[in-house]
Amino acid sequence: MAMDKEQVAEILQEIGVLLELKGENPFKTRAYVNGARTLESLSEPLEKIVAENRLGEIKGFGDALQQKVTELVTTGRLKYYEDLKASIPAGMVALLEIQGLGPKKVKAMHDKLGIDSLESLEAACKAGKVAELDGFGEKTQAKILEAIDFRRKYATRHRLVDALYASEPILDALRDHPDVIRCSTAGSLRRFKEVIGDIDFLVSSKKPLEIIDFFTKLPGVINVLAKGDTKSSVIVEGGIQADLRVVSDAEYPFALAYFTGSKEHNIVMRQRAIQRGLRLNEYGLFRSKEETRDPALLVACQTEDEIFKTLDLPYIAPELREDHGEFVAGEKNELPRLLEWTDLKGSLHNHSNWSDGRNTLEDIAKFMNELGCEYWAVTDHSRASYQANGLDPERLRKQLVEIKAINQKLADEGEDFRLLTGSEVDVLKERLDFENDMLAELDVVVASLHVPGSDEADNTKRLIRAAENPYVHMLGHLTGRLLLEREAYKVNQHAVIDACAATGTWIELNANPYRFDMDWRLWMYAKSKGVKCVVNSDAHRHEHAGFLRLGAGIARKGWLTKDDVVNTLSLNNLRLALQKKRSGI
DNA sequence: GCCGTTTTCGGCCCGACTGTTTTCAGTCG
Repeated sequence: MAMDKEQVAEILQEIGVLLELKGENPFKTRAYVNGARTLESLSEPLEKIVAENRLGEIKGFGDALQQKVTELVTTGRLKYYEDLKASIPAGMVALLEIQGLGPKKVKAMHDKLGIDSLESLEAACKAGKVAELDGFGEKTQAKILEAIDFRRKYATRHRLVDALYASEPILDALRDHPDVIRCSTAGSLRRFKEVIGDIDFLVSSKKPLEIIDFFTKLPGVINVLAKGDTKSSVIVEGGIQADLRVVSDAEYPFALAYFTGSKEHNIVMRQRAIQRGLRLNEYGLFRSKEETRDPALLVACQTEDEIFKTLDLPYIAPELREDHGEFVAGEKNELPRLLEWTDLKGSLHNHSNWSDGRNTLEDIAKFMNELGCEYWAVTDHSRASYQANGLDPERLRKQLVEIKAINQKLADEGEDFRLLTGSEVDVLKERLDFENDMLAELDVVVASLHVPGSDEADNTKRLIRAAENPYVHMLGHLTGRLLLEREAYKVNQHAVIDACAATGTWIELNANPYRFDMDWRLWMYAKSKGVKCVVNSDAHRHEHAGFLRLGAGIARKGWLTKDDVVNTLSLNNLRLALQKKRSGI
C-alpha cells in the first residue's frame, strides 16, 4: 500500500531517533529529521512528486533520502528502516523521554548494563549500578529515579489552554516586581502551539539574582529543578515545568526572539545573520564573523522588529515562526495581515440545553449580546447523537419557533444582536441525519462526523458527500481528535478540502482547546484552494465563548487573515454568505 | 546525509546548566 507524506515523515523522524541511539553522526540524524519536517509542510501530494521524479528539487533531499522516500511511497515499506528498527530494543526509544537522558547516556546504559526499558532502568538505578558507570554518578542516578517518578506523576505535554492559565498569574507577578523592566512568555506558548512541553518566561532586569529568587518562591511553585545566575526551572501546580531566563534590557529583544523559537526558525535566522557577515545569538546581533559578546560590535535593537529589519525581513508574528514558509513570504513582503480575535463577530457552532449544552436559549442570547457579539448560532445535535440528547425534526422545529420569539423580542428592544437557527447534523454512514427539507429551514448547518468507521476511504467519502450537500454550510471538527486524549480518526483531509473547494463549503476551526480541529498546518493548503474558515467555539456553556480567542490564535498560526474567516462578517453580510452557498439550488 | 559566490570535502546554530570532571561531555532549549 502506498504511503502518504505524514506516514513517510513519521518514519523519517523515527529513523533520525534510531540513528541517534546508534551513536551516528548527529548531522546525519538531523538530515532525516529535517526531511520529515519538510515533507509535512509540502502543499502537493507526495505521491505526485515521486511519480514525476521531482523529489531531488526539494532542499535537503539528496540521493539517500530520495531513494528511501521513493521506496516508502511506492511500496509502503523500507528495508533500511525495518532492519534499523529491529536492531534497537523498542524500550530504548522510550528512555529518551526521561528528563536528563539523551542518546549518549541511553546508549551507554544499554551497552554496559543491558538497560532497554523503563523498568530495567529503574531496577538498575535502585541497585546502584548506574552510578558506577563512567561519566555517571550518584546524583545522576538519583535524578533519573526522580525523573521516572515525575513521569509517572505528571504528563510531560500539556494543552495550550492549561499552560496559558498557569502562566498568567506568574507573568502578572513578574510584571509587578519593581526590578523587572520587561517580561514576556516565550517558547511554544508564545508561538501558540496547540500542545506545549513547558512554559518559558523571559525577564529583563538589573538584578537577576533577586528575580530568580523571587521566581522560585512564587506561590504555585511546587518544586525547584534548577537555579542558576541567569536561569531557573521549576514545576508549577498542575505539574507543568516553567523556565525563567533573566537578561539585561539591551539583550531582551534578542533573548525574546531566541527563546520564542522555534528552533528551526532560529537556525534560519542565524544563517541569515551569517550571510550578512553578522553573528546572532540570544545576547545580540554582532558585526563579527566569530562568536562574540563585545558590546562595541553590537547592532543595537530595541525590539524584535528591528532584528528582523536588520536581517532584511518584515516583522514575523510569533505564531508564524515555525520555518513553514515565513522567510520566503517575508522576503517577498507577502506575509499575511493576520486575523485578530476581536475581528470575530460570533460563533456559528454552539449548543444549548436543548441538547448537551448547559444554558437556555434566552440566557445565551443575553450573555453573547452583552459580550459584544453580533450573532450566535444555536446548532444543537441531531437525533442520531442520542447520548447528547440530539433533537429530532419535531423538537428542532419547536426550537425554531422559540428562537424566532427571542429574536423578535431583541428587535422590539432595539437590539441588533440575533440568534441564528441551526443544527450540528450528524454525518451518518449513507446520509445526513436530517432530510434536506429540514435543513432548508435552518440559518446555519454544520455537518459533523461523530461515529467514524475505521476505514479512511469510507470516512473521507462520507465527509465529501456531506460537503456536496448544498444545504451544508460547513464541516465541523474534521478529524474528531481530542488533544492528548484521542487520536484523529482516519480521513484524507486533503481530499476533503478539495471537495470543499469544489462545492464552496466552509471548514470549521473548532476552537475548543481539546480540539483545535482542523489542524493549523492544513489551513495554508485550504486557503490556497479558496476554502473559507469558520472559527467556532462549539460552546456548551457561556464560558466557552472565550475559546474564540484561542481559536483565533490557532487561525493566525494557520496564516489566516480576516478575509479568510467567515464569522468576521457583519450579520447582514453573513446572511448573504449563508444564502449564497444555497444559491446554486 | 546534505550542500556549495568559502564548492566535491569539511563544515553543518549556539550557550547555560549539571555533574562528573580537573578541563569537559551530555543534555536542553
